[in-house]
Amino acid sequence: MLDPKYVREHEAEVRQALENCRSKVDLSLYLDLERRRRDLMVSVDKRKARLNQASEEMGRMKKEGKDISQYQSKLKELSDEIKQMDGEIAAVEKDFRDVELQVCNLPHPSVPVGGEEANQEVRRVGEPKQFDFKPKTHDELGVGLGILDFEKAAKISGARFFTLWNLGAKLERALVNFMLDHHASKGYQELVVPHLVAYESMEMSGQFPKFIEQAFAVEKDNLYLIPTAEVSLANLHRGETLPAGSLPKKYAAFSPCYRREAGSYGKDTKGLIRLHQFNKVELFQFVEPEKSMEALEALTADAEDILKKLGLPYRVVALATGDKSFASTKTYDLEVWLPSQNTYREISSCSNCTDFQARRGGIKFKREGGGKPELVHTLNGSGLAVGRTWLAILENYQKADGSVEIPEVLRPYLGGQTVISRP
RNA sequence: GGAGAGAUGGCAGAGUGGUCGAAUGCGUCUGACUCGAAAUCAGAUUUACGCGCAAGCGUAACGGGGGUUCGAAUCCCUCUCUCUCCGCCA
Repeated sequence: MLDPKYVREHEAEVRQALENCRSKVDLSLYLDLERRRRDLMVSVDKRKARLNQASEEMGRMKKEGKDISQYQSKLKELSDEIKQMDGEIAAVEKDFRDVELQVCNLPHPSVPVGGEEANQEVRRVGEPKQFDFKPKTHDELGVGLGILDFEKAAKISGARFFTLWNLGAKLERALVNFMLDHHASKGYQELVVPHLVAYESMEMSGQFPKFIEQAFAVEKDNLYLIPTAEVSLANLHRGETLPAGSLPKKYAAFSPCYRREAGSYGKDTKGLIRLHQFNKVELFQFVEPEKSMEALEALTADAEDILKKLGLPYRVVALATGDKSFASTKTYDLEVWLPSQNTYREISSCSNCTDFQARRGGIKFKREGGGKPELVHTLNGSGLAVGRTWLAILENYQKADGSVEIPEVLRPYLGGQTVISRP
């Protein structure tokens, strides 16, 4: 959500920004509704002031034992008029909010303008390994090693689910522990958070109403499955004013993520790339506004550390205005090298959401020297998507015989195991 | 799932229809006293929105929503959450 006052006063700039973001929102409608809301408020407030004054007067008269019945019908009229106008305001406010919730965050000036094709590679780290054999895909490897099975999952749940077995399952668990331990060392507090959340939580983080079709819903209980732990972490301080000195707050949480992937039926049908349920370690920060851009660099670096330590080649991409996420002012994607696809694939997305989520959720903080509470800035990033890390390890560490070497940093988490091979 | 109790400002805690945005205490801030501090005294101390160049003014908010009334923190309905007891349960 944007500051309506800012939008009103910077119409041209906002219009351009929304166009750059491929937003279909009708800004004129937004401004018109905002104007009408204020006009109505001014006139109803005047009437309320009159009514309040009169009611006070009535109280005084009654105390003095005077008869007030003659005024009551007159005031009843005024009161009814106010009620009717309040109804109108509520209707306009609802319309305004419906539009307002469709407006994405404005992109930072440093964000390249354009669609996906305008995404900018910022840096590459690590050299893709040259194989002297044709590298297999991770599902060939995983299924071959007996540590990955989709057929069982299909029987249990349907398409886009998976099962991991033995060292495959242990590798997943090792990755989660390794990631969380690393982030703890960087000052993140570790949390376990709800996976089923209320509508308001999804709305606050920016998922709803725009992406409601992408969420699994437990309709009977009015709950939604989180598509990322970002949702729960973002809502941790909803409606709070954080005391001076409490920022930055850095949180890390492991959770499964549930996504309907509606409309992606043809895409990534094989393997672990695109699933209805996958595991992820999520990073989240609440920071002071002037520090959020710098925090985005730091948070991205924290996620990159995992890839570096695992020895996985990757690149960092600054997403263009039309490709960045809805709530974000700037997003870096981390893309890991996949030999079987001979390309880089997204494994993490790190965003600065500025005050966009904070405004929706009413999350403020106080500064040391006093002063009015201000909205915080929020950031989130995957650190990392565990399933995609799992598959990247299989592909990048595979050997000609179909076995997979275990990256050094993970061995302590796997009882010293150095390789996954056919039993 | 059943029975009951409760939700008020940063915290504690009054307030059951009429100058209540809300007593009092604590906390916090400012000033006085002091070499300084403590203690004491005086004052201040919510937020959002709107109008205004500004000083300021207006409106709203006592868990959320709705209702009764000229007027609601106070009465009625409803939802949510918290607590206690019973049942069930990993």
